[in-house]
Amino acid sequence: MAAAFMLEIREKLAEALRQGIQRAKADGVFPPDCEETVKLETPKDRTHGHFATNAALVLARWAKKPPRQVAEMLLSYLPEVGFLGRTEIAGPGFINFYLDRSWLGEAAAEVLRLAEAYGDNDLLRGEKIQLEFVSANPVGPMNVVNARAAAVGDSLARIFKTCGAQVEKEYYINDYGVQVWVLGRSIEARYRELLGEAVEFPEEGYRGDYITDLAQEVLATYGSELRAKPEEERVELCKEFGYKKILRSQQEDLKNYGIVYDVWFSERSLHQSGAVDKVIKELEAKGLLYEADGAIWLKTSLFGDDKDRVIRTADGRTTYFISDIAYHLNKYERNFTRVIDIWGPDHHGYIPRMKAAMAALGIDPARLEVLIAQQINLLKGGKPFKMSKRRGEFITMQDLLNEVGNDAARWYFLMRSTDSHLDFDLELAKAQTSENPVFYVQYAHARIASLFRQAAEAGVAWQGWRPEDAELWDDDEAEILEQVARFPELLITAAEGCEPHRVTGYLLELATLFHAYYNRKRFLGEGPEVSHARLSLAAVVQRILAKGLSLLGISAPERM
RNA sequence: GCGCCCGUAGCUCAGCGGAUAGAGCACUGGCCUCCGGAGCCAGGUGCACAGGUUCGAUUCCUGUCGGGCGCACCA
Repeated sequence: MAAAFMLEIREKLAEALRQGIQRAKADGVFPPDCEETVKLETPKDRTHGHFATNAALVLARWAKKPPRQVAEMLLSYLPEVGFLGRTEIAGPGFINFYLDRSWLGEAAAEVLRLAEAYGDNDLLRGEKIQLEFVSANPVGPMNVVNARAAAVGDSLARIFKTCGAQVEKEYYINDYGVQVWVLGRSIEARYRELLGEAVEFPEEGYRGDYITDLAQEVLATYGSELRAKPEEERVELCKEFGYKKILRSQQEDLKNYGIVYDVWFSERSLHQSGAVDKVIKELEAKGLLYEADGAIWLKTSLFGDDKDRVIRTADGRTTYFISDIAYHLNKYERNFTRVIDIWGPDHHGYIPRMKAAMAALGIDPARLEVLIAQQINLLKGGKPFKMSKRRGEFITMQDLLNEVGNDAARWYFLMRSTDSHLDFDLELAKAQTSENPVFYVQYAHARIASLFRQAAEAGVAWQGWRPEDAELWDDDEAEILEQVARFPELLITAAEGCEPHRVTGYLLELATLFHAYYNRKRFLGEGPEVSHARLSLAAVVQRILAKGLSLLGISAPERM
């Protein structure tokens, strides 16, 4: 695994800093017991160096001297570090470190050598992470929040993998319980309507047109003879037929969206395998169950939940909650080192309950990580896009994807932090102009591809990296390379915080830098050497754009 | 009432305890004999309020106010 060049330098510098402090301590500059956290960071502002440390600020109180004076002393104890050029003391006492020019060529060469592997790292090496997301009930079309969760889950999986983790994406199929039963009843009612009966539609039933479509299919498949069977049997058949059909359509939609799951896990299988009974017995044995009002309750309130929760209803049905407990227990039995669930906003109140259940089973609740994919406001041209109030009709995931396309949808879902509400403007997402960030970034990639086509036609074909390319670079190139070299660190930050939106923000910045550069410097017409040097830079940027976009599940087009 | 999320520029949002708080959109004015103008450049008296921790707080803690969501023997 290639550790990124910039990260290596950073590590060496951090080590030098530690050594410097140790030496200073040995000389009595700082008392031996001082243990402040010294940070080495990448400044936001490039005029603050390639790296900066707050060491002098932190150590000032121990040395009982002004920070800037401490900084000077610290510098005198600092060992030499490769690629490091000048240092400066700035602001209240920051020490800024600047790399000498030779780092540019090294950094560019590394990107071109590693290509798609650039940025890969070992942060999560050895981790086996399960990501469960979307898991929509198979009772109707998926919605826009499902689409958001899908984008986030898929992108996180990609980011985790690039950080060395083993990742499994899983979809939990709620093919058991009341919801699918209601689906069966709804279809059954429509079925009888189709046969000309005056039917009283179930009050809690699903009223979308797709139910009638499914009833049509039931009629076409099983004919009117089904009417003669007992009601229970009819509902059962409609349920099985309906949920399977809907599940298949959900699977198809997700596949078209580019989301590929490793595991489709059936809730029903937990009942069939006895896993649910087993966990009930386990909780019983721990004395955490009791009966009240005819139902069986789990004492989740002992573990931080507001109140106890029912796991078996008075009429003898097990609840979704107990299935979910068995499901999560199963996850931990599969030896994942981390289990991450992405839930919709309507489930956020469910977190304490689930964590309490984990604690009840002796599993550290901190090991259950839950991300909330927050709700979405659909807009059109800046105005609220009202979903149809007509019964059962709403904007589905597929409607949205048909409208704006996969790339734009993913970008918009990933450009904000997952747990913040999102305004999604359908018109803006579709716009093929610079107002639309996803096109702006993709355009940067396509523009570079176009440059190489132009260069080939002009007979100045790029021949891959040449060390002498860097000699023709100045600060314009350096600025871009600084952004490029920050990429590996960015991926680590994104992975640590489960924050794909950092990648979108980064790509937007990189694309902006490149477009500005493109306007300032000409790639062709200033001689073959200059062309080659600038094309090398373009190639570097293109690799990063492609890699970044791939981590978001967005295409990097050669032409647009 | 309890719990979770959120109050940052006109709007939508970034911002890992640090140095002059950023981006996109919108608005105004420039830039095409030129590699894709699907672009670039210039223009900004903004961290809800009050305490606390810290050398340093938009960031962490507490409280107040304001907004969203959730609190089923549904999932």
